[in-house]
Amino acid sequence: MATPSMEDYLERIYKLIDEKGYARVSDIAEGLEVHPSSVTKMIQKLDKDNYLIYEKYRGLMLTPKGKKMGKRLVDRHQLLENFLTTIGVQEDNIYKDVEGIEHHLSWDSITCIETLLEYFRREPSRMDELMNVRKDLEADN
Amino acid sequence: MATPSMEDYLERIYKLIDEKGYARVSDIAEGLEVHPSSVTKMIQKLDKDNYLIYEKYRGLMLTPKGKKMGKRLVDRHQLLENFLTTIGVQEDNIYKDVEGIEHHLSWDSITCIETLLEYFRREPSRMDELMNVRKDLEADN
DNA sequence: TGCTTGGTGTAGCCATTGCTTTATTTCCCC
DNA sequence: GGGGAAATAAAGCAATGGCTACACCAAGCA
Ligand SMILES: [Mn+2]
Ligand SMILES: [Mn+2]
Ligand SMILES: [Mn+2]
Ligand SMILES: [Mn+2]
Repeated sequence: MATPSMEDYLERIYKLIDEKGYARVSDIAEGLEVHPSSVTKMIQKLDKDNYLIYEKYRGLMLTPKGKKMGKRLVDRHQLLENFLTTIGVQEDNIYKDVEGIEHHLSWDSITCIETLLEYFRREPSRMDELMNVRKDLEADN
Repeated sequence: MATPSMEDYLERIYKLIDEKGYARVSDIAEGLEVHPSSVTKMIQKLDKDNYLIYEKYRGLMLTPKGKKMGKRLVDRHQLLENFLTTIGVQEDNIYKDVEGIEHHLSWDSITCIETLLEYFRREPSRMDELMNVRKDLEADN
């Protein structure tokens, strides 16, 4: 089982490869705001756990296992950002909150949140009603 | 700022005092499923940070700061359990998920989730509609 | 062809938070 | 009041995941 930190790295690596075709240590470090030496250490662990194949100074390649997990993680992150946006969380809180909670939700919960989003997508007026509730509660206090 | 672990302890301590009038090391340990020695260590840290006053072998008392924080943490936990229940997460996943995510949500997000719950509470038929969406999606796959 | 240099890797340190082991204190029952 | 079980405390160890300092590699320029 992957730790939260391992998930963050895998997610970032998958995204880099998806967007630029490769993932360098320095890009990973920048994205995660850690030092390059921390990246090297984690890459070695991900190699040991067969998420990727690592050749020092040569770069890395995701294994099938790593690709599959990476995609899942990226999708999960995106879903949670959409969720917080939908219920009205301020833009500047969203990324940090998602970075934290994404590692702690069962796939059952993820599915239920997906359903909830679909619920609002199908009938956008429902979001207006949600905003009305919000205004009511704000008026109360 | 309190770490996730510190929050878990404070939450448990507040709840024990609320329910039984006092919080013993062994009760805290049982609730959090950690060893009593871990509890002692954490209590000493919480004392150092002025969340409580600790006298060894004599017990502990929450400071005003500790009480205020404790109540907030307990309420937050309850809110998140209600949220997951409402959107249809299985009972046996809820506690673990909440234990994980509760430490990683801004108060902005908490407020928005509160609003969402109020939205469903005001018009319970909305939950039925949510369940219909769920059935649709399940039928799809 | 070498030398420079930016990127990468290694080693060793630290903080956090749990554990086990061992010592001490308290409290209840005789 | 004393003995012993339960509770509590302290000390030392381990895993994780950061950091700094320093060493190493290799692509590209002189
Ligand atoms: Mn994350
Ligand atoms: Mn993420
Ligand atoms: Mn928790
Ligand atoms: Mn909790």
